[in-house]
Amino acid sequence: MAKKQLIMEKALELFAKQGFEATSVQQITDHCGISKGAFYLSFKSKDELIVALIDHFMRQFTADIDYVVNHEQNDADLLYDFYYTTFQSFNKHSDFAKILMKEPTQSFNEELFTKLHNYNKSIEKVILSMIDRLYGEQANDLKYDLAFCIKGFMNTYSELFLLYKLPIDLDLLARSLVEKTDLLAKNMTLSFISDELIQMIDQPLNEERTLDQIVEIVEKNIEDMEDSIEKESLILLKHELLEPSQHPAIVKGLLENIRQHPHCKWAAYLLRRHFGIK
Amino acid sequence: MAKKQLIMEKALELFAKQGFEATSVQQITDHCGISKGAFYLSFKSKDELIVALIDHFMRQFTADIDYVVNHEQNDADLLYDFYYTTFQSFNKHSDFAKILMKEPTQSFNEELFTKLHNYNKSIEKVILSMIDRLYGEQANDLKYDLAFCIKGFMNTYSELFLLYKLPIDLDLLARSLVEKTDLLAKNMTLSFISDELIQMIDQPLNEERTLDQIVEIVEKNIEDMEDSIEKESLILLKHELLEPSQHPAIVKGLLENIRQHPHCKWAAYLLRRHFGIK
DNA sequence: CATACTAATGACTACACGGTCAATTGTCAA
DNA sequence: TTGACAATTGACCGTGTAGTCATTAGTATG
Repeated sequence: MAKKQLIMEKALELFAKQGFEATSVQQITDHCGISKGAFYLSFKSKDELIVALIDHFMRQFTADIDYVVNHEQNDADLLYDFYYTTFQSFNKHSDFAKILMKEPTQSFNEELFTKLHNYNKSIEKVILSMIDRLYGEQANDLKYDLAFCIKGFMNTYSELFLLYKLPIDLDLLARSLVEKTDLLAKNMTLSFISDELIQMIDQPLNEERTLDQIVEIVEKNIEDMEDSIEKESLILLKHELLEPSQHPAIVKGLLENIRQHPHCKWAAYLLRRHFGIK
Repeated sequence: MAKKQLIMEKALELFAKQGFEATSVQQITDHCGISKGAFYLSFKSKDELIVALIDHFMRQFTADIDYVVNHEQNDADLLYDFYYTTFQSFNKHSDFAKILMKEPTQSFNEELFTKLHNYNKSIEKVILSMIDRLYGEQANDLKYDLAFCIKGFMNTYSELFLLYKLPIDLDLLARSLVEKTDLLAKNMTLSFISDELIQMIDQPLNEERTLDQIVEIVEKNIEDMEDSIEKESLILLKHELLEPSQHPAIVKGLLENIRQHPHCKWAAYLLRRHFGIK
């Protein structure tokens, strides 16, 4: 298992520097100090590696901003926290963010394209729920436009420190984007993106998580973990999934236990949604 | 010469569908109904083909929007015409636009990266001149932010019809973006992107700084500063420039000391690059 | 120490790519 | 019809790739 981590870390560095296609398995294994055969003990193919990387980081990122949006009590700070967390995350995982920016979104296989599309949708969902909470009906017709603008800000401003390694004042960046977003939300009148348009985009790619899928993911997580409070919490949560019996407060506590564990963020996110707990 | 046109057209289709790396010369020539040898009569290499494509379309696009911005007499229509022309062009040359969106900006060679950067700069220049004409001093500090927002709108909204082939009401799109842009221009107060930041982006691509130049800049910085930890750090870093002797960890620490100092950002940036420290 | 088992290796295969060039075909003036 | 020249071909080359597997090294057990 540790081998898998090592490969993912080292491969990430190379992918960010040279791109996915341009990096050979040989280079990766050299960089890890292992043999080529060992690589194929951890991953069935090079494609499986890139999928694992994308899952790992996108889950973490989605879970992070979802948590922020659901746990910030003060409406006045919500947007700021969202932007701050987002860019902090981009900054921390800049190697991965670079890959996402640079790689030809669709020249991978179809499966990966849908996967990325779905993560994109999850993020959009978080953004939309934030918009709804802050501006409610006031911006109902305009919510998709607003979400698109927010995504546009995220994309364009992140280039600044991903392509060029510039020193960034995260606080100022977040504040300036809050202002922009707030201005648009409160004064826009013309909506371009309608419900219909969104439906046309989503149509072919609907996919809901079933209980079984969540259980499966949680179980996989449990296997990979060392004995700890977090592992115990996950096991208890798994039982709760199959046979709900505990008080919501207990469930919430268990979720809080695993929230910060890097490998549990995605599971925590799915569980939070499943149990309907903020 | 007609052969060259044919190859460019057919190759464009394949690149848009599969990406540049994933398309072989054999596939291109098959698609053209010519032999592989014939390809190399028109282009010295596959790289030369992609360069030709990028030049062809970027020149056209840059020239198009430049013309619109310079020839629209009526200020009231300027923004609208800009957006309308832009998206019309994206739509007309959607195959090429797709390539631009999808291709790993830097996994080509360095030459191509600079080339794209320069086209990007040309477009930014057009946008900035438009902002200047419409909002003049009113938005002077905010012009770069405004330009970034406009580029963000262009990127994000164009995805709608590049990735998903949706029918687009160009007129509504342009009008809605004009409203957004105008709102931001007239009400923003917080600027994130300063002249200094823009300089940092442009500098390293023009030419690599020599050691002497860096020393000179650092020395100027030291002179201008009052006695402080930051000044001491800078002095130590200057010695390190001339006679490398310290451990990387120490260098990194010194850089961290001056990172937040407003007048040191540029020097810190150059030093980070010089010492190869993230 | 011997045995059984797992983890790790790297030479190897099969293949696809960009690019070359001797050989072939097409063209047209004499 | 001939011959000189230009245009075009596609088999071929060197290189580098993803992925395999017989072999070896390492480790735990009786």
